[in-house]
Parts: sequence; C-alpha cells; structure tokens
Amino acid sequence: MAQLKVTSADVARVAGVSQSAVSRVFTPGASVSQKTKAKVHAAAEALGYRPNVLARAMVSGKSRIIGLVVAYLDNQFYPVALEHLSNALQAQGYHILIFTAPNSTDGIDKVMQDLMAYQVDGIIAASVSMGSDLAQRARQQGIPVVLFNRGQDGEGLSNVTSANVAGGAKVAEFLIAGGHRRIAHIAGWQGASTGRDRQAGFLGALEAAGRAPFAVIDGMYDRAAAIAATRSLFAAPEGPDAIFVGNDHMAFAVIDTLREMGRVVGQDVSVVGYDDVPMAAWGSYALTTLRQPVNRMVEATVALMLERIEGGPMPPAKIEIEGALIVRSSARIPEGWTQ
Amino acid sequence: MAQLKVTSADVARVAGVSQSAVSRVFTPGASVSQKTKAKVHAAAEALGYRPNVLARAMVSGKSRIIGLVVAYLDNQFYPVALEHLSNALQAQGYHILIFTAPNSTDGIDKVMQDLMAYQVDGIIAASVSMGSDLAQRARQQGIPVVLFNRGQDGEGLSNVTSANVAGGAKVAEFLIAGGHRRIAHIAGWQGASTGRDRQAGFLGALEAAGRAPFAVIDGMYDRAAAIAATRSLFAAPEGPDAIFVGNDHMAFAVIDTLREMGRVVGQDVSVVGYDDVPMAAWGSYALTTLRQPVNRMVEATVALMLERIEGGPMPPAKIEIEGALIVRSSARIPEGWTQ
DNA sequence: CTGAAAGCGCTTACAG
DNA sequence: CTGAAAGCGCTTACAG
Repeated sequence: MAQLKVTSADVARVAGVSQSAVSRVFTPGASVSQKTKAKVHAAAEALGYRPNVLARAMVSGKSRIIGLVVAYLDNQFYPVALEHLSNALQAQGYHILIFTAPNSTDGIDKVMQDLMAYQVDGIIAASVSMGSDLAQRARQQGIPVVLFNRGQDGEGLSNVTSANVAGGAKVAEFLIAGGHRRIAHIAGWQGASTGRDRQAGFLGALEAAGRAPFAVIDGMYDRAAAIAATRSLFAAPEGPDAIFVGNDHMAFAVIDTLREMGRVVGQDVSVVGYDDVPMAAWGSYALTTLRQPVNRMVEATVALMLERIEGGPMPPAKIEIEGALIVRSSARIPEGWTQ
Repeated sequence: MAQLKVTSADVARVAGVSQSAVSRVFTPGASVSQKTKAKVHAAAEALGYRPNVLARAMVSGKSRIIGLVVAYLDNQFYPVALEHLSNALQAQGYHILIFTAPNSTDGIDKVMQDLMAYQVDGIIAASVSMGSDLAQRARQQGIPVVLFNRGQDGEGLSNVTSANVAGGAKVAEFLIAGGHRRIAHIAGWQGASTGRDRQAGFLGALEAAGRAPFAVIDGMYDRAAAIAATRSLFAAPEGPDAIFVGNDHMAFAVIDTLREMGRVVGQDVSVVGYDDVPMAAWGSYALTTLRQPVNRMVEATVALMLERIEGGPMPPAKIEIEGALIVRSSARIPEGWTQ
C-alpha cells in the first residue's frame, strides 16, 4: 500500500540499492544494469513510487511546465486550440499551467512575473499582445515565448498565425466574384494584429479591383459591438449587400441580428466570417468562412516551442499558415465557383 | 538589469542581510523589522527577484498548483467553467495545471499518476467519472479531490453539481403545463450521473402526473448521436410534440435537425435544453433551458477545495445548486406562466 | 555499472 | 528581530 509520500530513498531501501541507482532507473539514457533496473522497478511498483517532478525540476532546471496565457475563451476558437495544445504537449511529457490575463499591459506584466516564478519552461500566449519589453525580459531569463494567433510588431518573439492578409484578400475576391456591389466590413479588433491584417488584406484586394468598401467598422471581436455595428450599417436607406466579419464569433451575432431585422442571410445579405469554428458548420448558421487550420497552427506552435526548449536559444520564427475558404450558404456563391 | 536567475542569496548579498531574512520578507506573517524589509525590497526590485515557487513547494509541501482534469471542451459549458475556475483560483494565489483525459478508466488512471508526480495541492475533475479506487488513492496521498459537474456513486469524493433531479422534474412540469401530449427525451449520457439524474427527475415527474414518455433515447452528450436520435423520433407517422434534451450542446443539434426537416421549433415542436450556455441566448436558437449556475458552482468548488487544502482532511461534501428554468422561445410557454 | 556527496533555491525551527 | 544550519527530493559529476 502506498503511504503518504514515497521517495527515492524509500525505494532504494526496499530494493537494496543506493538512492542514486533509483534515480538513474528513472532517468532515460542513464547507465544501469538490467538487474538493478528490475529490482528498482519491483520496489517502485510495490510502494507506488513516482519521481517528484518538482524536485527534478529544481536540479535539472526543467519543469516540464508550459505557461499558457489566454485572455478569453468565449470565442470557440480558443477552447478548441487549448484542447489540441494540451493534448500535443501532454504527448511530449509537458503540461499546461493556465494564466488568464486581462488584455492590458499591466495585467500581462503581472502574469509574466507569476509565470517566471513558476519556472515554466516556455510560454505560449494566445490572443494576447505583448510589448517588446516583456519579450526582452523573457529572453533574458532564457524562456522561449511563442505567440499563438497573434503577430507582433517589431522584433523579439516567435509567432504562429494564419495567413491573415491573404485570407482577407480571398474573402474580398469571393465577394466581388459573387457580384456584390456594396461590401461592408465589420473588422476584427484593430488593437490586434489579426484584426488589422485581415482588414488590410480585404481592403487591399477591394482596391486592386477598383472598389471601395461600403463601410468599415471595428467590431472589437465583441458580440455586442458586432450587433451594434450591424444595426448601424442598415440605418441608412440602403444597406450593404455583403458583410465580411472579422471572426466567426462576431459573424454569428451579425447573422442573428440580420434575421431579427427580417433579412434573409445568403440572399438579401451575404455574410462571411473568419476562423471556421465547429459551430460555423452547424445548420442554423451554415457560415461561409476562411478557415484557420487549428491543427496545423498547434503543431507549428508545439514544434517551435520544443525546439527552443530542447535546442537552446535560436532566433524567433514567424510562421504563417494558409487557410481555405469554406463555402457554405451564408453568402451567395459566384457562378461556376470551384475550389 | 535582471540576470538569468536571481536567487534569494543574490538579494541577500545586495541588501546586506542573511538569506533567511530575504525569505522572511517574502513569507507573509514572518517577523521582520521595517528596516530589513525595506532593504530587501529595494534589492529585490533592483535585481528583479521573485521567489522560486518550485523551491518553496519542495520545502513547504504546498505547490499552489491545482490539477484540472477535463475530458472535452466542445460543450461550451466547460470553457466557461474553466475560465471562471482559473480566475477564482488565481485570485487566491493558485494556478491550474491542465490534464486532458480520455474518459476511460485506464486514461484517468494514468492521468492521476501524472497529477501526483506534479505534487498538485488538489484535483478538480470536470465531466469525468472516477472510480472509488482512484478516490482512495488520492486520499492516501492526502490530496483533496472535487468532482465538478459530476456525482459519484458511493463514498469518497466531494462533488458539486446542479440539482439535476429537480431540474429534470422542472422541465417535465413545464412541458406538461404547456399542454404537450407526446413528450420525448433525448437523454444525457447514461454513463454519467448528470445524464442519469436529469432523466430520473424528468421521468419521475412525468409519472407523477400519470404520463408516460413518448420515447427516451441516450444522446451520449454527442452532437451526431443527438441528430440521429432526432431523426429516429420522427421516423414514425406521428412524432413527438416536445423534446427535453439532456444538455444545450445536443439541443442545438436537435434544433438544427428539426429545421432541416421543416419543423418550426417552438410551434410544431418544443425543445428544452439543460445548461444555459451563452449560445442558448443567441437569436438563432433562443433556447428554453434549465440553467446550471456556473458562477455558484465554481464558487462552491473553489471553497470546498480551499478549505480542504488549508484546513486539512475533512469528510467529503456533496453540494447541489438549484438552477432556474430560463424561458425563451424554443418551447411553447404555458398560459399564465410566471417565474 | 554503482555509491557517496554536493547542490538546486527555498523554509523553518533553533539559538542568540 | 536575525543568522547559521538542516533538510525538502531529486540529478549529476566524481571516484571506484
């Protein structure tokens, strides 16, 4: 029967070997004889021994803990990403310590302090911006940081995003090909790189086609703001015939609001989102949207993180992953559209 | 400027005091003079010092880490709960280490081993069942466990749930009062206490009113299963005129499917869910549902956990929290219904 | 291959 | 109030 706390010394006593021998048996690659290994395993099993991760962390300097900073989870994209991240990291023997942060400079700063106090091996920040001062502090401590789904101006940090500029452009081209004349944009939060990049790509492609947007409003990645923006878009006698919304979470609000106003989505007004969260495929929304490939984004994030933790310092990498436009029925489909 | 790793000894040297003095300054309630305190704070600030949580954990036996086991996050109830839990715990100086677990006995078992290796101060298991063997092992190690949104047969663990039996009964009464004649139930997973309890309360109230259910099908808390169940319910010439669905996540699938089949939800067929996730309030679903008060459930969970961590061993507590029926338009509203 | 010993960064009696 | 010292449970050179 297991007792309150079994240590390597207990196992050593039972197995009749030294405490160092026990440690070696649990250290991959250490040299131990088959005989010792067997004795130790038997004793460990009998006592219910598992090496204390914290003690190991103290001496090895590796905690096998990754700090994850998230600002909010109401956008379904993040829970999905979190689940994938956790699974991928767990498969590599790491675990996620969660920190929720208000998206303010002060908040992030305090969180970073906490993170370091816990001796995390690396930091993944999702949907959170980070100044170059924090980037620098982390580097000084030798802690790799990767930004997930957020770019960073200037130097310093690795990050993984989808190809937001290209994605915004794709949406514009789709909407133009669909024959829309009055194309509006309820943008992602302009305080975030994703919101800005999607908007830039979108407006750029519109301009390249010699078109001006019907209107552009910052939706702040917020449901209430998106609802207000939709209402204001239709305040004038003639509203838009298409709206590109900066993410799916807001697009659902836009669709709800349009229906409330008696418009038929996909006929009277086309709506296109960004993310392709699971809900976008559900019947009541059937949202046409630019997919952010969560799986590949997570894989890239984990790969960047692991090579930095295990391989030592290396220059920051910026990875962009292309996503496809997923065509459903919330927006008019151009004649002969393939892909 | 901060260097790679600042220790209490570094601070002591700069402040001109002993290392123990530094430690005391960062230990709430320890006796230190104002003068020492000031010197140490100044030095710590200058060097960017923060006590190493892991080292503290080793000697104090308290890691200030709570292990959270979750099975899935696709049901929006869990991300919301996770965010609340993380915030509440963070406010108390604890953090959440995430473990994703397949909902199998083997999986949970391995996860529990990991959890203990990390020396967590407590374990919260959400949407996960746990055998009494695991409960016992945790108790032996002196680690408090509380089950969130899941009951447990037999002894052993503390748990927090909503009043599922009462909730199921409320739904039945509402549907009967609404004049429905053919009331079906797409149940929550019968492998989980929540699914069983809601069903028991529902069927009990039906029976008390002298009514038999139109049909009962296990929806497994799964979207695809709920869709299939809905289809099968309407395979016969005459389908149900009301469906109580075991959680909101499935209820959305039921509504999508009904619409696809050309039924008007709230008129042809009433649908009632369970949870009141944020999405239930959204225009396209407007789901009538039994609310699980996440806030209060989280508060209770944190309170149970903290009193067990800080107050030492105590008998398991079972807390049930009442939730209200939130009436929207997905189900016919009985004449003169108030509340 | 194996054991004795130092040390990771702290907290906590113990003297003073 | 303060400092010297032991010890938390490990890993990792270092001899043998």
